[in-house]
Amino acid sequence: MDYSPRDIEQKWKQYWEGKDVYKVSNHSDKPKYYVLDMFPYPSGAGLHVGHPLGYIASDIYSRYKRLRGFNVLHPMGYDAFGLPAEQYAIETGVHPARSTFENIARFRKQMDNLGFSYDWSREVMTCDPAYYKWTQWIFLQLFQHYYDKAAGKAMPITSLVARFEQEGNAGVQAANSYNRSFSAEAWQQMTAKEKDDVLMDYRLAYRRVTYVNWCEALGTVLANDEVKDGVSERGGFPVERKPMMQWSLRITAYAERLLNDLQELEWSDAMKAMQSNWIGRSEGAQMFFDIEGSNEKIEIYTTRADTIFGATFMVLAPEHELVSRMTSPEQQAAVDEYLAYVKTRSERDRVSDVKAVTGAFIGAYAINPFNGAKIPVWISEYVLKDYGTGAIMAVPADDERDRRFAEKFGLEIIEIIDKSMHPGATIEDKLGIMINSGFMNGLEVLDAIEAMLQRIEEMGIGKRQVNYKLRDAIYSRQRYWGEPFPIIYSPDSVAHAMSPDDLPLELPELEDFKPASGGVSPLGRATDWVNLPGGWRRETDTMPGFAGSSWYFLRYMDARNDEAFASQQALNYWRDVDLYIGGTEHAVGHLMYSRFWHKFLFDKGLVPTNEPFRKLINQGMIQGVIESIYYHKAERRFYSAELVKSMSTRDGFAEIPVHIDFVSEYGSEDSYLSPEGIQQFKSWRPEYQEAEFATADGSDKFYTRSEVGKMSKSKFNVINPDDVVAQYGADCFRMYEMFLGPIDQAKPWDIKGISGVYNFLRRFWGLFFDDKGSFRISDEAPSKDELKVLHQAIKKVIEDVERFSFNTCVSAFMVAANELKKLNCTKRQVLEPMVLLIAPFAPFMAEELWHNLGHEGSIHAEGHYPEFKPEYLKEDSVQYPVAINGKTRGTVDFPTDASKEDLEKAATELDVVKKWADGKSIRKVIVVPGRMINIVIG
RNA sequence: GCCGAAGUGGCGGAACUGGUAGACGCGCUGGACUCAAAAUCCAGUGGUGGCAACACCGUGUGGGUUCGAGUCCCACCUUCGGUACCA
Repeated sequence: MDYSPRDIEQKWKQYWEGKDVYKVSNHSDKPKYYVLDMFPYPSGAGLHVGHPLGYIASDIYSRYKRLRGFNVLHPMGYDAFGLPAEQYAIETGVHPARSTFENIARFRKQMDNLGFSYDWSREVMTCDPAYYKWTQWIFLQLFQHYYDKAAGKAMPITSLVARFEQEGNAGVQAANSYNRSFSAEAWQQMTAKEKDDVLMDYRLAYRRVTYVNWCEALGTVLANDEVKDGVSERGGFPVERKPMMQWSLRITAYAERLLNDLQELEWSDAMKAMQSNWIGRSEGAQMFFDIEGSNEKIEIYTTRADTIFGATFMVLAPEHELVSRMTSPEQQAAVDEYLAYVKTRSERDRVSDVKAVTGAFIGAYAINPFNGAKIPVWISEYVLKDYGTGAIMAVPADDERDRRFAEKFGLEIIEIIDKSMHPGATIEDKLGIMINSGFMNGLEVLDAIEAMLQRIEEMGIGKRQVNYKLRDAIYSRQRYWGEPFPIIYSPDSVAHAMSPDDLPLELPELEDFKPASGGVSPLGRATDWVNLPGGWRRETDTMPGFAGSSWYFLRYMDARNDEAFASQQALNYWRDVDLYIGGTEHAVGHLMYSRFWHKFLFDKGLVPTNEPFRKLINQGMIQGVIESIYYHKAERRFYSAELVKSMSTRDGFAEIPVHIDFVSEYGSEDSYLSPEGIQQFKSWRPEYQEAEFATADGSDKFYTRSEVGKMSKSKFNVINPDDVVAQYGADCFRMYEMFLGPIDQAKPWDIKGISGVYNFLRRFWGLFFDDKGSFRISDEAPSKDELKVLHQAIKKVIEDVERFSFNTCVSAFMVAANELKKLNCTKRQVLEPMVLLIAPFAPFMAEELWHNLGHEGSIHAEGHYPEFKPEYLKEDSVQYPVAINGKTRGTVDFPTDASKEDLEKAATELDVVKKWADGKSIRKVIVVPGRMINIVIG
């Protein structure tokens, strides 16, 4: 019988579904293992060949663990709220729910094609009210808690109120954004609104003013990547930074724990480094500078208190609240002009553009508390409002950016550290001797920092402080397609939590998804929904994408529970995710938020572990090749790529993307449009019907430009796995994606090599059939050679699966199949273990062969993974490479048990050695038993 | 700019702890089968020189450590991911 994946895969897909082979119970005597894939966003383009890379790896690992006796939870669902569906709705009027469900249906069908072992009875989607009921519920918990630093965990806001009533806020150590102190009496005299304002600054979910990218023309807030060079990517309208009252989550309260607990996780060092740098813990000093002729003080944070004698100016963030109050009348015009400029700059422009130095003097002076010097106060875009205190003391002698600023604006530079003993040292190295620094003169930098910190605290002008780069996460979106906040406002604008019994608060129906006027979310249009009796009204913002994805892994444990986000029984059985596979693009977003939510729930005693993802494996992206052609607008003519290459300028040319289906030799350097390809392009883009196509010497080949990049609908380069599966089968597709290379490495998609994997599968299949195509298997005892091939394969595959090196597993299977073919092996004792060994990789073929071998149930439910027996690999001799001066010159066999001394002696006698040693002396013999021999000659 | 990663034949990649660089596969070349082609099978395949044995060169670039470096250290170049409202 020929290998026919189409028939086999159809048959077993139905069988698995009919028998619930992959359904997992929350009650089992087996050890648990939880394998999680990252939550996909069901985009309109469907699944492309890049998505399944991680899914295939996790599926192989899940099946492997199951065959090794674990109860494996391996679920899948959808991060179904998001911008693209809403944008599509605005453009077409199709309700986001409808397009989302259609996309999900397509994703599901595509995934089913690939033979994944998901327990679909646990499927979740974040836009389902039954799911977001619990997202809202967790949000309310965050709203009703504050972080108590003394207790080291989240506590109910009610206990905070009790303390305020007793003692005011002076003794309360809590993460907060409130900077005044009050007594118990003062608290009691506050109005409800005033009390609420205070509490808001303590809550873990709270409201504050933050800056957003506001596009007046589109009437909406834009994401950073929707903004290019100060204008909206769509339409090219001006975008400005605009302050807006928004919900935030106080993730900074957990900064220390998020940092420290990284240690216990089995994540790559790179991933831990990214998170740790993102949290950005630093130790330094909070200090206050007096302002000349004013009662105001400027609060700064510095890690280099020792450099204060070199502080020759101050820089405030342009948004700093003191700017409007301190600007002198003479400087007002210059400041206003500068503020107008900063408004047009994105945050990323502001910090990454280090070459252009901009700023404005506000006409005020601060006083250096140590030498009484008058130092001018400036504003500049390189100081951010949300980092530190939004103000710095500038030390141009020792900071690159401050120095450039001083040079540009002619400000004083005072050298304060003598680094002559340390050539090449930077400020980061904290090396050198203090000079021009009063009482610190002569001290080493590290000692000076300590001396200064003590002095600051003695003088009462500041204190030691730990600071984090991590910022609180903005949690409001002015969008329709997200979770509504379960918050209602009383007529005096106090935010109240809805009763948990009234959850879920469902999204209202809307016809038009465009934003309402004045930066109000589209929900503002649903007046019946927003306005409540007695002048109360609902929050109209919705939650961001990371809301639903910050806890979904918990829902899978008990996905249909209506009483809780998951039962305690389920949570205590599954505990945490043992293996999480996903891309590094989530390093500081999703993976940080999830850890934060999980820790909060842990504080509440609602989950049994303090970290959600024990082990993390990063998956690289499969990239596409973006094909485009050069169009000269004025000439209305396309130019072949090699013509453009030889031109001195590309001015006047636009790059028009081409659908990859039209391109010949797609992805190669010589990709081109044939005359037919040009015809296809013209009928696809009729606006270019009349355009000419210029090629060199009238050649038939119109060359295109190829560049590696993301696979995306908008680049017309999406490759659909369905087509590949239809041609080669899912088993082949799975093994080919694994065979492409290491799981964590990015690589461009290329179909060329797939025939090699297909041939391998046919060869493997062929081991079980005779010349006439009938199934044949022998119960004879296998030979020593056959057993050796088998156990070499078992050893390699188990070792490599355990270290997530799936590409080398596929090679190992190929090697084994080639060898067994050569040996003409037909023995059950060899081939049956081979079927089990390959079952996680090629589940369909393994199932078919398993049944041919006479078994009744599914191999994936009843099989046991083969065990490696080292005795089959024992060798009598080892082949040693013999190197002369480190270069391999020959090989020689020695008995396995030869001692180091024997080897050293024998080595010098070898012919190769004699040949190379001719006329020279042997200086040294290096022998690593079992490894190699090196002879040093000189 | 900052943080993180990667760079090995014509191509995807292997080499796990510093120990025979190029496993496995694609492609290519030659051969078998065939009237012919496809498919399949066999052999070869890093570069240069040589009939050959063999020699020299070779893991992004430049330096270093070592008996020995793709692997460790320093500097640099290129590409990719993230950079707080894409998910």
